Amino acid sequence: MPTKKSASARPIKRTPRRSVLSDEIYEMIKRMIFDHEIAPGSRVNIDALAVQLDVSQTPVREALARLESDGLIAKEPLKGYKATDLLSLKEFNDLFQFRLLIEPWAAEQAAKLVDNTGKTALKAEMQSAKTALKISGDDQFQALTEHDARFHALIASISGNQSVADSYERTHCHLHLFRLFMANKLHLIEGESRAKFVQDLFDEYYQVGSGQLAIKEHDVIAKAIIDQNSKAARTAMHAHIESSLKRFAPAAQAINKK
Amino acid sequence: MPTKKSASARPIKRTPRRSVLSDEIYEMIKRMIFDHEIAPGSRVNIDALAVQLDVSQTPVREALARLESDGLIAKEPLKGYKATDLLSLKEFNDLFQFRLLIEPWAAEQAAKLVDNTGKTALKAEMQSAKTALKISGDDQFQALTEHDARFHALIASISGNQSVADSYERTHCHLHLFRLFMANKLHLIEGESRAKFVQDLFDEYYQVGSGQLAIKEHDVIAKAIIDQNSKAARTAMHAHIESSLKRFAPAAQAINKK
DNA sequence: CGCTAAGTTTTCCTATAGGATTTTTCGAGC
DNA sequence: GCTCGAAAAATCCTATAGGAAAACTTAGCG
Repeated sequence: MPTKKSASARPIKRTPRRSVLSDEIYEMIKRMIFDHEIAPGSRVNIDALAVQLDVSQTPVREALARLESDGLIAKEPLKGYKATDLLSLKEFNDLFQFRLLIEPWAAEQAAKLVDNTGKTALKAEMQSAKTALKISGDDQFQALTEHDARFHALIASISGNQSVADSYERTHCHLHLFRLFMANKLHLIEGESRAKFVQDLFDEYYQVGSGQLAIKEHDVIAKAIIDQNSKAARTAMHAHIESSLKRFAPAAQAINKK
Repeated sequence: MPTKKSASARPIKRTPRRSVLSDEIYEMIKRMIFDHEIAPGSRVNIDALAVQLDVSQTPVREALARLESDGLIAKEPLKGYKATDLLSLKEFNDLFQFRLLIEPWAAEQAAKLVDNTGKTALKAEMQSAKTALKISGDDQFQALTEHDARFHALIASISGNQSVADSYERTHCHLHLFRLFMANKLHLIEGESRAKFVQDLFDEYYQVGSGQLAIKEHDVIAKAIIDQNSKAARTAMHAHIESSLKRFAPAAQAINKK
């Protein structure tokens, strides 16, 4: 029988549940990692999390189990869960090397196999990127990051190879990049210098100021796929990933030397 | 109020728990999928599974959540879990194509980076393969399959790239192959013809009778890595995966046309 | 014969208690 | 003052029962 105490201690939110609760919790916790509400390396208390999210332990445990499979959280038996650390410079290099193995191939295949639906989707995605460039501030940060994630996932999907698409999805590389940026953002102290530093990193990565380099590279890839020029698509994707790694290197070094 | 029924229905085993229960349950359920105790496509009832394994629902739920991340089980919201179907011919081709993208590279890197520890491990693994060839019957089946899995994982690990090693591990390709063989085994009717058919498939794959082809290919790869001949390692791995796909094709077709 | 509606079953989620293990604290001895 | 060991506290892990919501089944009516 439920005690009065617990009922009153919990904020009475009781939402008209949209879908499966454990999935929502999974997304919520992922977002908390994303936003550094759960800091890299910090312990994750199941009880506290359950209370904070206003659910019982069961969905929290399920979510954590999945996040562990994703490599975003590590479980130490009988000690609890903890958020994984930020990727080290080596791990970032490994990750991008991995992407170099599969994404150029995926772009090539996409160019060979793309149909009208795929072409439409690609065009729409590039349109959303151009819209994102018009926004400013944190919203743009968010919008561009999400476009980036969708763009690469879309190409993996058009490639027609489910194994490739899945394995790309599971790298969570955009989550890692985002966490890195957020870390740089949060670990610096208040004031304008902080904001400026992050803005610089962000610009460095997306080159918003100097010609929207990343988006232009996306454009080249998208055009090659739409033209069904598979060789060009492969080359462009390869160049994009290498250029991408080079752009974010300063951010990775900044956090690694901390 | 607890019913007498559930208490008496459960065998009182209460083992002196070795490690974390949910991990054990995860492995157990994986094994049940492996062995077709949970047939491909069939529904998985959490309650029933908990009773059968003599644990409560909590660890079962965690295990299922992880298995879903692994792609071995699918969750249909508000309907329950079900084991995923066997891989179709296309999915197998996709999977092997994916392996072709990463494993030859991994072998090449392994040859470049291997140290004495790695060389020793490789030699030991090849020794275990030779031992396995001397066994006979179902045990050999088991032993060779496990050697195969360990061998490829070992090379991915020696490559030094964690992203690559992880993504290979998550393909669970040996589990898929094993399930395929088991399916062929179980879906045929009783008697000698069944056993013979499976044995043929098995021989076809590992070529035990005609010169242990798969193991010989492993040998070539292992030697190239130990010699630090990266080009040869890459080539040998590529050839091995293609040859592997070709060998198992009859089995995949047998089950797909069923 | 088709459609609506109530009842049944299934599944998800909650709540809480207690056993097991690790960490922390505190005191004794060197 | 420092190290080592035992008791205490915190935390994790497991067990179990039952309530709520959705899906499925079946029966009745048009």
